[in-house]
Amino acid sequence: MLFPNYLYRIDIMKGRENMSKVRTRFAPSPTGKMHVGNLRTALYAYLIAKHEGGDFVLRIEDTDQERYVDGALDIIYNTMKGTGLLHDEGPEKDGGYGPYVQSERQAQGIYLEYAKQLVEKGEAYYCFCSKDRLESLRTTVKGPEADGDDNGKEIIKYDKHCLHLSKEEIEKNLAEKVPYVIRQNIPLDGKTTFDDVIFGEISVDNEELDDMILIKSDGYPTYNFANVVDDHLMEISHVVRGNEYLSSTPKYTRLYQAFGWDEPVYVHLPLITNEEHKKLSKRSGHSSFEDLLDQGFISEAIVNFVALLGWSAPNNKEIMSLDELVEVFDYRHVNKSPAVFDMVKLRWMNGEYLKNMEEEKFFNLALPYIKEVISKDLDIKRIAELVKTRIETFLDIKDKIDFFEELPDYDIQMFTHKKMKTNSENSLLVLNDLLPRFEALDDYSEAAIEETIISYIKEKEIKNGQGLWPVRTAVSGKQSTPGGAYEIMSILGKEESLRRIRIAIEKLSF
RNA sequence: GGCUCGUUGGUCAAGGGGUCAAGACGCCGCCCUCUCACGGCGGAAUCACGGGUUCGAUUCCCGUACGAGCUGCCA
Repeated sequence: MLFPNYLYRIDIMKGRENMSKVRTRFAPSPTGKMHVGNLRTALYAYLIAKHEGGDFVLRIEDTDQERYVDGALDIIYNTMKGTGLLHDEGPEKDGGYGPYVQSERQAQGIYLEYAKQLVEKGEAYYCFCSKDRLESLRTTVKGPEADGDDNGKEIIKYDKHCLHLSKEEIEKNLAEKVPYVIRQNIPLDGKTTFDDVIFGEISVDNEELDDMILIKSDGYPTYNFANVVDDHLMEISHVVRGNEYLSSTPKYTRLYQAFGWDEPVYVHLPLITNEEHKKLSKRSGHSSFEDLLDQGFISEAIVNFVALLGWSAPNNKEIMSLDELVEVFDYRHVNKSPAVFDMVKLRWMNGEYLKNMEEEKFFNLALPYIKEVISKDLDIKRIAELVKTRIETFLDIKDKIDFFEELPDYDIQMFTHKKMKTNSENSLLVLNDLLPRFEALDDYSEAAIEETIISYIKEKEIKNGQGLWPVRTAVSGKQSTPGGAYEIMSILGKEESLRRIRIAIEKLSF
């Protein structure tokens, strides 16, 4: 060999990158919710394509009939739409590379045809081994003495038994319709090497590689095989996927070599973990895009946050729209190490989005959450304004505004505040003084209420806090509130404000 | 067990032989202020460990530890 294999391949890839259009794909399985790891994969695939003016393809990998979940397709489409990751080609958007659903491709016999090609080349073979025989191959590997998940792990290493079947035996079995699979034939010696943009060159002894199944006994291809065939047929230039595929990539490489096809550029993304540095699970509560929406996050913030898991912008900017991301994203600077999904920072980021959101939009989004708490006829718009800079997710709204609906049962200790230099006795005086003025007041606008209280404060020569703290506490029954005394009273209106102040006076007078 | 990958503050991260080792979240303090927020200012906190290579390693190499992924007729 004149050149090391990998040098030759890099050459080919460079040529590809320059000469043909960048095409990436997102290839989810319709098995349920949109995991945030998958979302990031989709995002990065989208960004890579769009940054280069290329195409982003959606392909549905439904080759596992048992795991298919009804409605999962809708989740995929809705997520793509909701996040703005719009595909150029997909099941409902033919770009000349269809069909884009693997079960439909399977029905056309595409995978079997290519598998048979490999069989003819001796790169794959029919396997008629029964489940029982496979079971007999199962061995238990010993873990360390200390307890670990590894302890007593069972693995099956296929022994290439069917590779040695004679032509007659194979014909006979096929004729008798003995169930079969088609396996990849991987040599027992040598090494397989591939390049990953992020992880660099990775090399594995062929002996470590299993003769993986290409076509299952139900006639469907396995993910691995369908993936390679489709990526090639759809002219995908950059394969973007999670780190968990890194160790099976050598098998893909062998497949490409067996076919004599050029390999795509591999971009393996680092894992996203939970706070315990473990793979995100359904129990983490933030494992899927849908869960996050349910938790009051908005999709722009989720997308923005997820983009920053494993990558950061050269100018250090953090809050970025999808368009800005497209502009500056560079997959060559993606991190190798796994990233913890930090809910706290997501909350912050979501809060930033809410604070900077246009009033009208915020109002519309917040409305259902406000209505959930407020049934009275209050100025909802004003409440929304007050709450806007004080929440991180929509779910925070409830606790902030529930006092508008109903005065909580509070302790008179609340009237004591040393920084405000006030206590229950002072408060009682203030409220007693102010009550008749509020009773006389008919205009409950914020300005009028302010005028009433401030003129009283000036008159008595007390500090602002000494006059305002008792009022705010009386009308809210809370330590902290969105907005101050004026805003709250104005929203509550005359009748309810007076009622609450009288209750406070009563409490304070025993 | 084997193979592969990873390791910069609590978290996300920049940097990549000579830096006071950016920035952000969170935390703490101060300012603003009728509360809480918002906003402004400041602070504490990091190169996993051990060996090399080098005049000099956070940066390069090798080990160790720890973590993760794979080891399915799942993807």
